[in-house]
Amino acid sequence: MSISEGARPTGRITLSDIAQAAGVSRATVSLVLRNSPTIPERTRQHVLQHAEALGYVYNRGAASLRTDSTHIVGLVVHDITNPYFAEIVAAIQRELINHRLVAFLGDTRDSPELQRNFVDTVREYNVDGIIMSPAQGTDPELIARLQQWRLPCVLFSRNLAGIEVDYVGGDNFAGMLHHTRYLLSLGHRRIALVGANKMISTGRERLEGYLAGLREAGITPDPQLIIPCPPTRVDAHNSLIRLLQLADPPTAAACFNDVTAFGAMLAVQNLGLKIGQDVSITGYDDVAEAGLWRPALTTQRISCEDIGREAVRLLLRRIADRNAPAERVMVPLDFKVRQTALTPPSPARITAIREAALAWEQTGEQARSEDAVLDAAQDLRRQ
Amino acid sequence: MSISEGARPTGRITLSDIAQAAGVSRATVSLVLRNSPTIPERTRQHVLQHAEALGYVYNRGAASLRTDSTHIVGLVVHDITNPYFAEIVAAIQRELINHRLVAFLGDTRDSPELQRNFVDTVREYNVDGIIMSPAQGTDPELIARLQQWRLPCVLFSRNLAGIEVDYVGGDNFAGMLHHTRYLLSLGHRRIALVGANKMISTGRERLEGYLAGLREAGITPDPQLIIPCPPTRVDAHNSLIRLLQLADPPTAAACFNDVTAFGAMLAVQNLGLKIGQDVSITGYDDVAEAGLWRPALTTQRISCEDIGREAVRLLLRRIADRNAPAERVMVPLDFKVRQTALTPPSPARITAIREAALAWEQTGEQARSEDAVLDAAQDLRRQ
DNA sequence: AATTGCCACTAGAACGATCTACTAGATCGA
DNA sequence: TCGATCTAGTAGATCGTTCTAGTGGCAATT
Repeated sequence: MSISEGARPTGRITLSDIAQAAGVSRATVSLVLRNSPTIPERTRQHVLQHAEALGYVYNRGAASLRTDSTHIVGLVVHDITNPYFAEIVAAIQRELINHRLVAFLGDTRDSPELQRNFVDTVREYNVDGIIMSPAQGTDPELIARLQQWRLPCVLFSRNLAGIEVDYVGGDNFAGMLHHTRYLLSLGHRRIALVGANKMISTGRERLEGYLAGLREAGITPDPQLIIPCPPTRVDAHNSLIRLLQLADPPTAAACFNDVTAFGAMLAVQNLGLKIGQDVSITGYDDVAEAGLWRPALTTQRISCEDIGREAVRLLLRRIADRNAPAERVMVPLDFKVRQTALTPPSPARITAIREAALAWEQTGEQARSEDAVLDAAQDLRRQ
Repeated sequence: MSISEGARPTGRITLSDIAQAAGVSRATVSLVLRNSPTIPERTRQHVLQHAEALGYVYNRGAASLRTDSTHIVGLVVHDITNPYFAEIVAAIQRELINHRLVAFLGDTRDSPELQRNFVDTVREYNVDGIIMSPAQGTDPELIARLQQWRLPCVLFSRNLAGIEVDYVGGDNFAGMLHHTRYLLSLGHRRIALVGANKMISTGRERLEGYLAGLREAGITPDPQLIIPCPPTRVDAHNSLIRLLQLADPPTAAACFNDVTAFGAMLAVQNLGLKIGQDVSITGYDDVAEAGLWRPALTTQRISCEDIGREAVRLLLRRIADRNAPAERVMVPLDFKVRQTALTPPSPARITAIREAALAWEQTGEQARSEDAVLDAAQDLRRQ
């Protein structure tokens, strides 16, 4: 009997308390709680009863100090306010919980610096692994460091060049190639790409798909039609209007993603034109809004559930075997044909469309609408 | 010198390693790393140098075993795919990081059962506190249990009746009262409430605000105009059409939130009517889309930054003093007057509007549009 | 009767920090 | 010169688990 009998400072019930109450050793209690088959049913029930009665709560922190496995993973996202990525985060978290894992959430707002800080932080918590969509401009060296630390890491959606790493995403090349072919098959010849972004893999791959599509139709890509704007509604809105002002304007715009497509659709609407009839538009991602806008957006769906499931599978595989070769998983695409991509307008109509776009700069309309766009810009600064 | 010299099993660098390298004790290293003022600068630098050279990584798990504070908080959200709540989660996470805290994310999909499981899980990780928007139908007893466990907890956005608990949210009553007064001031007399939901505090409070607004104008609320539909686009869409078919249809719809308002706007558009001129609509939350739809949605903005900042402040306060009285913080609202709420249409026009709504059931339009709505329903099943 | 194997369980050392209670030595005032 | 005070640092217990290397006892086998 020790000196300060019963005067626990923290009040926490521990294995020792259960052991004492049940009249067995601490080790036995530990084995019971971990469902060890070496413990006979009678003892098991007896110990569990006492654990329950005392209101015992398992202390994973203490356990992982010993086992060196925390069952925590860092979930790093470049922008959780992007509806597509919010869906993926939800899917990943669901899948993690199914595997009795829990996630530290880090929204990096596309800042490599915040991302690095977050990674360093979760490392101090000794996470079992990291699942991330890398911030724009991420140095592959960050991943190299993770690998050097032997910290399992899986990328999703956005890939990173120059490094062997587990990855899950859609086939961006094939997806955009498909869109381009579709627009070409409808009769379009002047097809713009809105939201080309060489800073991220999705941007590069979709651009390549677009270029390949044009080339196989014998069309030389026109640099004027390839717009490297940030993937925000406002930028896409303004970019499309500028495109329609060109001497030889596009009749279709393949947009980097749905958000960009929404911006383009708003532009067409703001010019008093008809989406689809006057200007064809395609998106990418098939976020929830896409099917609801009128007209509904023709886009490329990638299942968030698939991404979540595969990301977790890859991580668990990597945790089990750190020396396995890197795996790159392509989840299947699903082309959603809706109403924003139709056959191109007549030459006469194209002239009228261009005039509407040019008028945008001059009419009083401008002030009011720019106001609206600025208002929007404020709302969207962080998208 | 012990028997198995240098053969560390885990490979992890610990305080002992640094101590040995720097020729000081483990305790000194610990004090250095925690910036204790008792350590002179010379020693400090010397120790830090060795820590750096060895590539030391602080082990928070081990530390919190001793200190009983993990710097982890559980962040429980009823639906992270709702853009408004995604924004709030992002804001909370930012604010937590500012305070050197890290968050376990749990998306409960409005299921009290998943919520309970998640809470039980994070408890095993000995989190310092919980920040949550409770799932629909949450038993206040869950919070009572948290309090009994002395686990700090802050609710946001959604309140819980019958329990004293820290809370931060907008003044839902005042906000909806304001909307109702505004619609009344424009001349509306038949105002519907789309998305009344008695299962959540926001639903009840906004309903009360609506009723109060009508009553102070001497109008008896018409139960036919109060639609208790789930806050999804599809449900709101269908509800509004049914409302417009009434013998004495509403001229305005105050919607539970922006998502609901978008559904209502789509309905008006699908009927070939003009949003604002034919049917006035207001939303609630001011999500990013709200300013971008055409016409832009008149709504009530609640700053996500404010909610995030206050939620974290309340939690830290509660951690510091578990016996402090519960605090309820109301963040200020910001009424965004845009273009979806205008003066009511003429009686003749109202008849035409009603006819358009009635025609919805009969025309071939129905098939195509119901198809679209079903498609939407699929997209949105989990919203 | 001795050996073997198995069952049910256990003592005590880890894991990597922190914290309490100390000490050795320098400095200072009387 | 002596005790008091201060500075700089330390030994060792501790947090709540898991894990290694056992133990004692019983039944079956040789």
